[in-house]
Amino acid sequence: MELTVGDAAARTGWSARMLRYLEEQGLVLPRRTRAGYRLYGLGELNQLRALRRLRARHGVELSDLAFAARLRRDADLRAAVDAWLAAADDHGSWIEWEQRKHERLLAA
Amino acid sequence: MELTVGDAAARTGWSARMLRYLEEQGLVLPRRTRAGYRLYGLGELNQLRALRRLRARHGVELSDLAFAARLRRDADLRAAVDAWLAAADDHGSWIEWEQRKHERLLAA
DNA sequence: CAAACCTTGACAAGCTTATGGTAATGTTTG
DNA sequence: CAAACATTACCATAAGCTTGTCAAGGTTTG
Repeated sequence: MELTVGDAAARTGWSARMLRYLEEQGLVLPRRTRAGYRLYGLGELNQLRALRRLRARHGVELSDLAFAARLRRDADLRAAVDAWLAAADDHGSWIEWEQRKHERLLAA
Repeated sequence: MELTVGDAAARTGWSARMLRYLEEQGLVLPRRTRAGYRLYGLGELNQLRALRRLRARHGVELSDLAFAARLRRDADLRAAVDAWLAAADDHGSWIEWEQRKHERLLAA
């Protein structure tokens, strides 16, 4: 039950082109047959469907997810980012800023 | 010891334009004088300098940081992203993929 | 009051992301 | 073997991000 790129595309709502792109971005990595054909198993199919939901429901961009992945592997980076955010939290009250952002959106 | 936007820019290596942009993105939020002038204190100045280091040393984009901030506040989103990444980790061996990416870069 | 700041809002250039297409070529299968 | 797939490598485009600049107007201060 391993699908080739076209079939995997058909069953997940992505295009074959995008499946190749997602691999290039390191987000969904199918194994390959000896001849080089991509093979998508159950795990990958679920990843692909979940990815669409993430985008649709939470407005997460592919680059965002790629960055989150990077954060998870690179402890050094994670520490730096966390430190920055902690300092920012400490400081600015983005709560009211968020309020204003909301108002800006309503005005549009 | 609170600086107006031009001075803060001069001392942090950003342009005044970018300081306004960073505020718009919710990354560095100065307080305001009654007349609406931005005021940057020590905390903000440090944030600004740290932000430049993050970009220079780790190649972090502003949008990446904005997303990380979003992750930190929105527990729902964080759970969704974490779940996705965990499944992905479980699965694909991005280690060798990372290897290939590296090779691609060397070839350029 | 005039110079030198600041404000917001808009337009624009250059770069990146996300996506589609095409071409040349290799693989699988009826 | 021929049809229907797949591969990589490009080129193209639309949308978004980053940054600069300009205009019309408000504020501060010598």
